[in-house]
Amino acid sequence: MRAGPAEPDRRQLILDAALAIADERGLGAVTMRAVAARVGVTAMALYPYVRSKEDLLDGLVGRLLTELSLPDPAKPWPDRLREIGRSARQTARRHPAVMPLLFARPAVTPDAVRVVDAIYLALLDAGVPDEEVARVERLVSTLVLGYAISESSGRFAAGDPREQRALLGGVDLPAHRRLAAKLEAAPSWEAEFETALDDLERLIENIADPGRPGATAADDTTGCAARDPRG
Amino acid sequence: MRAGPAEPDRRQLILDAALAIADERGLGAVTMRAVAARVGVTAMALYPYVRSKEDLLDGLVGRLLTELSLPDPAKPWPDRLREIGRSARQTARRHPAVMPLLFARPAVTPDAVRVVDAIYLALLDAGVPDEEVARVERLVSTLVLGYAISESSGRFAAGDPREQRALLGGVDLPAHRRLAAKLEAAPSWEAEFETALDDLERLIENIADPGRPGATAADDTTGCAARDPRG
DNA sequence: ACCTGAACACCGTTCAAGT
DNA sequence: ACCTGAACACCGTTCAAGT
Repeated sequence: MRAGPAEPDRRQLILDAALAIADERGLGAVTMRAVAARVGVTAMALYPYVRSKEDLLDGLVGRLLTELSLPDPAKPWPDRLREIGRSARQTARRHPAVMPLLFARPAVTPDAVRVVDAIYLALLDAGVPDEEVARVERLVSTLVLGYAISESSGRFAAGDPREQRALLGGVDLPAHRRLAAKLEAAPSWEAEFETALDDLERLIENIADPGRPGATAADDTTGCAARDPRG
Repeated sequence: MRAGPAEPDRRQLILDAALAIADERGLGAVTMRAVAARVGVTAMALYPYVRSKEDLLDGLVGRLLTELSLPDPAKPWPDRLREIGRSARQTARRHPAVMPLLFARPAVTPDAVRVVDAIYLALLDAGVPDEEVARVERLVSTLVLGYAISESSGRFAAGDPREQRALLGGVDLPAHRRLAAKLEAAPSWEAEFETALDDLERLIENIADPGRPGATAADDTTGCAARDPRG
């Protein structure tokens, strides 16, 4: 429906090829010529189905979004949010090269708003006030996507210890020094992701039902806001 | 020190030029030839100072990280965290094209660990247990960076309303329907960022001092306990 | 010691031509 | 209606040659 005469399936076929190349050899290898070759055709034969390379990449983002499985709305809201989060993480692990693109384009395509709506629903059921739902959705999706992308594209990766020591020769890092022992342990990203989901859930409960453990500065009637260290 | 004979300043000069081009015309315009032209030299004259284009982009990331101003460690930890967050957001607004690169490379360069250490320090002062500091730092940096990048590279941007309606013709979006009125308002990203920092602060307090359900006003009459490390 | 110019193997995209 | 082949204006990078 997006473009192309005759078969609209042809676009999907092209996107399949592009995704496979991205998974196997990285985003840099996704070339009009390479995709075309994989489909068994010349580069220019793609253009009826794909307006430009940018459009091809947008299509790839769409593919990732449709891969995201949405939870049954009958389930409790915390389960639904966790399912969406886990699904995003798995998608990131399957397609680490493409995932970062999700972070750069407006989340306004049908495939994207479908996910946003599912999160809105969960937040409404959690009791988040109507006027806060949109911002909390941005908080949730930013954290979940950010975590999934960071993990799968290597931001969390530790440097080679030897190289690391050489690199940081003269730098003074008091907290690193103090935490040295703890920083050696290689964490389980899966467990850490689950813990982040726990934190997120608690945060949402707090927004839905404020005036509980630790209130915001905004509704802090005691007048001892955190930023004001009474002398 | 990284490379290049004679003057090491020459590398900085090259990175200045590259950053200026990225700011003015986007990352796609950052070309060895374009950077060289701006420096007043041929493309191949860059190679003694910049191992490859990848190295050039790494250098750009380094520039962004050194632009991040680190807070005075004597200040209260919530202030320090907020300052780092705001500084990251401002950097993102100055250099939206380069910012996404921060999310794709391991945070192990000297420029990066310098920031990580500042966050570690703040978290330690907040009372986060030693074995949790690293994961909470990943939580904080992911959310702050994710927010800054999402805002500045347009992920949060709303679609053109007319086009939007056409695009979403047949899709059923129950939550969007219910929230229609609230979703029209264009939010202030600055205010939303500050609110996210509030949420983050509360989350950290909760991690530092957990297991106190309904203990708000009960055993903490000042409401300030978690925020006051001297307590 | 530093820079240039030509060259190589690529890009995305246009356009006329084929069937 | 769909695809091809040649061509254009670019890329990053290598290498011999200049001064």
